Amino acid sequence: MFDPKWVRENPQAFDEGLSRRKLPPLSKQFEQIDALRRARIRTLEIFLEKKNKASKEIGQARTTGNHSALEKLMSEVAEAKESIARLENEVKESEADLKEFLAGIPNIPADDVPIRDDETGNEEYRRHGERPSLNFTPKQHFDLGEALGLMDFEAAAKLSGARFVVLKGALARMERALSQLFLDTHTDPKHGYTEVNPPLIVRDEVMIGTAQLPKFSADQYRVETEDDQIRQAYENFELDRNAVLDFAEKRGIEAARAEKKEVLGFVYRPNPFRRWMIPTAEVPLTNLVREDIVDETKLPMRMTANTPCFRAEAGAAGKDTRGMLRQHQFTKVELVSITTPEQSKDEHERMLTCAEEVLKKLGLHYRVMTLCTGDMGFASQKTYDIEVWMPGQNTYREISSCSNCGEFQARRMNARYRNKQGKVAGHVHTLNGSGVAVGRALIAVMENYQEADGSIAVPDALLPYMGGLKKITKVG
RNA sequence: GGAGAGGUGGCUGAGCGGUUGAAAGCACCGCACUCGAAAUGCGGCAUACGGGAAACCGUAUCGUGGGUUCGAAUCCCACCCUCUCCGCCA
Repeated sequence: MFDPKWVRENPQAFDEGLSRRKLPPLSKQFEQIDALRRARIRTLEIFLEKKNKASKEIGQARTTGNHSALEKLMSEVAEAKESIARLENEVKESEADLKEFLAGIPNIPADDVPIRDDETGNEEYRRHGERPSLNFTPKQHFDLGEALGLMDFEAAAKLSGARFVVLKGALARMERALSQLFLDTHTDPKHGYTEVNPPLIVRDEVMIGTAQLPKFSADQYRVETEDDQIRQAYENFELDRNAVLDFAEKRGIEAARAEKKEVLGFVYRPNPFRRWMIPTAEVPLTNLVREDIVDETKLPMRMTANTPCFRAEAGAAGKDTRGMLRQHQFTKVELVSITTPEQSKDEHERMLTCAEEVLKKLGLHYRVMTLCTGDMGFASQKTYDIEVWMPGQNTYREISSCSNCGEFQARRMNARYRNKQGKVAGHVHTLNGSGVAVGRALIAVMENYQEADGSIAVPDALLPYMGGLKKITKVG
């Protein structure tokens, strides 16, 4: 979310930043919305001042018993109040317009982000290790897993539909082992992240804070109790009927009918009852500082969590349908840092090396990509992806994504910090990164450590967590 | 789910329908005293928005949203949240 003041004062920088995202210039539109808003505020405040003054004088006239003045003042207030009611609505409308406008605009890329159209424009930043040389044709993880009898997509479909998986036995254990290894690595003083076990179900505002909402509601799972639904239906009925009537009055019944869909709330609208399943632990971890003023001495704050993540994967129809690469539910160890504006750049590099560390421990070959402007996420100003080598697929696959969001999310959350002088010094910077995706790490291990007979060797780093098991072989 | 209590500034905590943006204390900052420090004394110290080159002025904010009133932190209603007890529950 942008600072309106900044946009007002730097329209050209704003447009230039948007153009790097392949977006049209929006400063003109901003200027319009903002100017109207400010004009409305000004007129409203003139009337408010009038009312306040008169009210105060009424108090004085009462005590002095000046009845003629009293009556004049009363009528003055009554007059002002008429305008105030109308102007208040206008200001509210303008403020909502501005907020909606700004909430839909993505973060501006950092200066050193390559300006390209799509993922083919990403640039390699560095790489580690080499592709393993196998003297047989490597299989994909789902072939391996199904042959081992430890990965069951049919059972998962029976339970939950497509894009779910059931892991069993040594593979289930290996997933847990990976989580443990990652958490142990990041909570070690060397990395210094504090382990957190956050809620997996969160409110609207929290999803807005990290920018999953309002724009990406279709990618999220929402949860409601029956009670919630009843209350919501009731509220919607009241709200929407009024909204439709209001709309019809202003622009005619025909227009109201045509735009009924929007008016009736099929578009996103904040709702106090509804909750969302987290698509990543970034959401609860980052929002831990929402509406807070953090002491600078506590920064950087580093947090890690191992959680299931839930994604509707809307718009990914037909993409990566085989195997457990793209699931509605997966496990991920997440890293989140809260920093001062000065610290965030270094912290971003540091976070990346923390994520890389676990892949090094697993002996996996990977490359780090700097995402170009066309491939970056909505809230990010700079993102590194780590892509791990998958022999079975004969390609690199994203296993981690580390983003510096600057103050973009902090503004939405109103997360600020207090400097050493005790003054509120501004918004914090927020960073998040996978450290790393556990489900994908599992399939990377499977494909990289597979043997000719379809068994899978356990990487050294996982041995302590596997209860003595050195190799995963077919059951039964 | 039932019964009750409560949500006030960075924190603690007062608050009568009318100079209350809000007492007091703590914390913090400045000054004085001191060789220095502590202690003490004096002064300062909320945020956002709007206007202004600035000094400064205006407006809003006492959980949120409505309402009553000329005027609401104070009265009324709804909701959210926290706490205590009971019930249910992994």
